[in-house]
Amino acid sequence: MLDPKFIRENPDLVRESLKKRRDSAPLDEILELDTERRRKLIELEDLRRERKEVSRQKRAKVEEGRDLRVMIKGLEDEVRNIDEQLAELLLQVPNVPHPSVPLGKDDSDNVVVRTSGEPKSFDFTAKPHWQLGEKLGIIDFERGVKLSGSRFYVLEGLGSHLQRALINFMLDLHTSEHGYKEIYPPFMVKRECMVGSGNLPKFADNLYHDEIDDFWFVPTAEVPLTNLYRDEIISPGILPLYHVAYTACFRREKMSAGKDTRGIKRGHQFDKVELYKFTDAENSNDELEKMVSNAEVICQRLEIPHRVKQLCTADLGFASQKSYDIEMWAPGCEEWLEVSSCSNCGDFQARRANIRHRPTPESKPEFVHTLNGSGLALPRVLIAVLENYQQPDGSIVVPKVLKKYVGVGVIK
RNA sequence: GGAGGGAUCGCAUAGUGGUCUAGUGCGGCCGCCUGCUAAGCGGUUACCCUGCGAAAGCGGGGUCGUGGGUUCAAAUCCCACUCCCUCCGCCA
Repeated sequence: MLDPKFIRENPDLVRESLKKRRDSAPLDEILELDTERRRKLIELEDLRRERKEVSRQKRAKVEEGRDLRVMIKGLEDEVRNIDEQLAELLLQVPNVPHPSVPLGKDDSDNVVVRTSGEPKSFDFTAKPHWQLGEKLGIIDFERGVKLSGSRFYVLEGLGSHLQRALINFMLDLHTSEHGYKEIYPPFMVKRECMVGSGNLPKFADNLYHDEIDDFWFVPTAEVPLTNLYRDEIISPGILPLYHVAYTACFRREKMSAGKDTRGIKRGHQFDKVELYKFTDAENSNDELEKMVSNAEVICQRLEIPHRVKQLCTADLGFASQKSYDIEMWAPGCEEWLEVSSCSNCGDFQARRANIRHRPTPESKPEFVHTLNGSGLALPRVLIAVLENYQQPDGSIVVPKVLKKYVGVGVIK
């Protein structure tokens, strides 16, 4: 959420940023409501002050007090009404892109920042992972569908083992070499958490929801991690905080019906290792660069060709002010797979989730900056491993760094 | 799921309709005193919204788990909800 004061004082800047994002948030309505709210608030506070004075005189002015009560109640209802409308509208306004974000009309304007590793050339025709996986008996698509329907699959034997190896490899690397603290959060959270991270109310369509207890299934560990410090003021000297969490992720994928239905690229349930940082305002963009390279190290150690893209204004996520995607090359399906998206949300999520910190013991609380990035998303890394390490006979060489986790050198 | 208890200023507590503008202790911060430290003494100690102001600041309103209600007046009374604790049941 943007600061209402910021919107009030910089309406043109916000209008401009909406245009860059091709977003149609109701800015004018917000400005009008904000003005009306403050007008009524002044009136209301006046009346409340009067009530204080009147009631101080105890029983002397009962009649006057009675009138005041009615007027105050009426105004309170009006202000509450405006507050609710305003909050609803404010939650629809996306973050303002950082000045360093390239202007663009859609994802074709994203900018490749760097590419690393040469796409391997095969002296045979590289197969897509769904063929490799089925033939090796490590991915069972049919039974996945039998259990849960389309966009579900079952990993078996070394397939399942390979995924677990990847998870452990990533967690170990980020905790031991990059200084992240491992977190195991709940996979189901309360509604407030979804609002805090920016997923509700706007993106309810993409979430799974338990009606009886009002639990929401996390679409990414970003949701519980953001909310770890919800409604808290972090003491001086604690920031920056680096967290890494493995979770399953659940997404309805309603928006992309019919897209990427083949293989394990886009499922309703997938595993992900997520990086998350809480920083102060000064360092968040530097921290974003570091986070991207932390995630890239996974690609490097796995020795899989990859590239980093900076997202343009139109492709930026709702809560993000600056984002990079990391893509791995998959020679079988012949496409770049998005395995990570790293974003600096600035104080946007912190404001929604009310996460502040005190830079020094004397200072006023300030909103923290939050950053999130996949490090990395499992099924797509699994695809990249299978397709990059395949051999002519359809067997898979286990990447060097994973050998100690998998126990065997070749999956056949 | 059933029965009971609870939620107050960082922590611990006091407060059962008006002098609560929330007291006290501990902790924290600032100062004094003092070879040093401790003790002692004095002061200070949250957050949100809003008005004026370039700012420092000054003023107003709100916040005693949350949301409603009763009343001239609510931490205090009433209703609902949330969370925590104890016991019973169930359970990996």
